[in-house]
Amino acid sequence: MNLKTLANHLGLSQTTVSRALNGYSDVSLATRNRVAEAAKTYGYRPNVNARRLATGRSSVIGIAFPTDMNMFLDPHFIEFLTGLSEKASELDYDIMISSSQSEEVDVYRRFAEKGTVDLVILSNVDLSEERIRLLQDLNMPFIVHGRTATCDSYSYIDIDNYGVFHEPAKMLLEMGHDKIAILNGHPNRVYAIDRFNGWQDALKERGVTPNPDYVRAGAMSEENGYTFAMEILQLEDRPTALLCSSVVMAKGTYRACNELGIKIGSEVSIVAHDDNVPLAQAADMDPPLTVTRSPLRDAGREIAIMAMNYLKGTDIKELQCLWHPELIFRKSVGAPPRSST
Amino acid sequence: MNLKTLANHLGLSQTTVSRALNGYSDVSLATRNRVAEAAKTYGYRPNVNARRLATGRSSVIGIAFPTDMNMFLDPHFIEFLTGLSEKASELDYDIMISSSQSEEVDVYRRFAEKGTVDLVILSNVDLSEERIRLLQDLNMPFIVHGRTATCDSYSYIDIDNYGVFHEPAKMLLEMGHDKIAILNGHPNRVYAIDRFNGWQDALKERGVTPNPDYVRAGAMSEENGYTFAMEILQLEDRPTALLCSSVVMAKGTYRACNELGIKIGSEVSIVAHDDNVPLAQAADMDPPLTVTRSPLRDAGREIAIMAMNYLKGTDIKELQCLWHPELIFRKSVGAPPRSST
DNA sequence: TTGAAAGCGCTAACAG
DNA sequence: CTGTTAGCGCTTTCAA
Repeated sequence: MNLKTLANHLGLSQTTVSRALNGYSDVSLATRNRVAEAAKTYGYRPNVNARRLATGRSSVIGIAFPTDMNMFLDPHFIEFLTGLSEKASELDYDIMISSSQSEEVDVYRRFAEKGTVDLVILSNVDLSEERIRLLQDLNMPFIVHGRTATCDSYSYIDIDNYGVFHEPAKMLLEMGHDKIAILNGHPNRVYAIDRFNGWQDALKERGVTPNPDYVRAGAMSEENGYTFAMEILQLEDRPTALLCSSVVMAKGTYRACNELGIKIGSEVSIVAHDDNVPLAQAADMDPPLTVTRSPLRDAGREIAIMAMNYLKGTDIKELQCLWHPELIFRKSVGAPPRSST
Repeated sequence: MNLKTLANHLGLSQTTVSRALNGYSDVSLATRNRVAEAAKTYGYRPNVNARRLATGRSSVIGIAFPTDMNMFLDPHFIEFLTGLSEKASELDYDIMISSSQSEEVDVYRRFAEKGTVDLVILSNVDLSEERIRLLQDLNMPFIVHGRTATCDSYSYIDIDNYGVFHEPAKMLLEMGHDKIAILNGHPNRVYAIDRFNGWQDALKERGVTPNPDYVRAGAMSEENGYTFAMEILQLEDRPTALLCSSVVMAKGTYRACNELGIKIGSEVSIVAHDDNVPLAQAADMDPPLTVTRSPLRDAGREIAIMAMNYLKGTDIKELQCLWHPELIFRKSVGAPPRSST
């Protein structure tokens, strides 16, 4: 069943039927209903490719599937992708993934040349602006998950990563902690740099000198959480509080604490950023983990909406979101142990 | 630059240029070369949507992105998807992912109705034939990663999962082990059932009665590997050998062994199936892990090729692959400890 | 070996 | 409010 035969059945022109179906205003309510009903009974589905050809739009969002070894296992990326994919379906957009064995920029170049996608999503931004510049040069619409220095010039969604470590650090300092360590994400990622600065500034604001021994960074895996915590908690002068970049990492630190017989919440306080990945539920941990919370899946969903608006012509300035995670206080945080004061 | 203007530049008809570019035989070598060169210098790219409309084919492969909580973190699925995506790019196919918050069958129904994909890939098959029947009813081409009882009727790629546990079990039995436990994958997945049968038969063939206490099944995570191993290795009558469904799981069993002070390779022998996921390298473990090996990424790549052939009209009977993993012997396996004979 | 012409199924000016 | 008329850019008979 195509437009033409549907129109014939109704005794209307293709145009009218098309407009009725696409919700244009200049169609009488009567015919609009008649058309809608007929479309349903005949099970009419517009041919996507014909529409794409006619409009020049594909309603497809592209995303590069990272081939970088460390990324593969990263539940955070998958969580984001899930939200994006869910919401995109609801909005009748499709998601196309692509990976190349070589450079990620090749993927964008291919997207642009082929013209199969209307817009691409950029994830995992680092300090280099290479991919962003390329997309701007190619004139390919894009939205960034994260930010770089030139974020004024494009649409993005990000969380206040500075605050992600600054807020809990401030809180811990006020509680009397002054030996605060951080287990950060990959050091060349912008979010990790922001978090580092948040931590550093919080200390400096209270006149505490940041201790470089208290800084670790790497992929946010359980394993790294464990390894980093084992190192840091066995330092001569061990910290009384730990800031983790993810709950997955925090699970590793819990394991380290248990192995070392260090009581969480009294002997050491732990705070993590919570992306709300399903298999790492902060509230179910023992003791329940204090977090700054901002679900990655929500970010994925939001970016799908932003993509739609971008393609509808909304101004870039209106498509720059900065979310502020909420601080959720739980039992993994307590006053610093006496011995350390 | 489109076909028309390119043809004008060359002083040829669109038809000839199109045929030259698509490698039809009835074009003189001279013009063929001339066209190829012009296309390159002008940077001509055929419009995908126009082609799709004209041919009725999209060259897009669809795959349902699992929303099931346990799947999210599963590095095995991602590894497979990576191979698929890589090879698809090379073959000039695109990969579309879709997820629904409700049922996975909805995704397939949407794919079929919309007509955006030529073929879908089915992963993680369980005993139910529901998805398969739906796709057959919808007349939507598909290839299965795995097999079900009715696998004669469709195209698939699978490994000999029966052998994955049967072979190493036989080997261990021949070495004198008779207390062999299995840490299996999710119990309703077909591959897990096949592996279970392989283990069971190997024992029975040697006159050993399978011990139900020696069977554990669940998601193939490090955590489960650890938990299951902790349980099984603290049994009154503990096994002398462990068969794991994945290297990720085996990492958990290694951790359990270390914690319990059990020497791997002498006090307990461990074998796992190796999908070759990047962050779980069996050869780098201590001691190096004995495995049955069959890279998931290769399966993904192969399925992309199969999809192409399917769409080119190759008969289903020619598109049924069964791979036999190789057994790689390493230090994690040794003779059973004396005390147990 | 090449070209003319007719679609593929939809959208969108433009008229009425 | 509805219809007429061109396309969108490619493939593919059919004729020459």
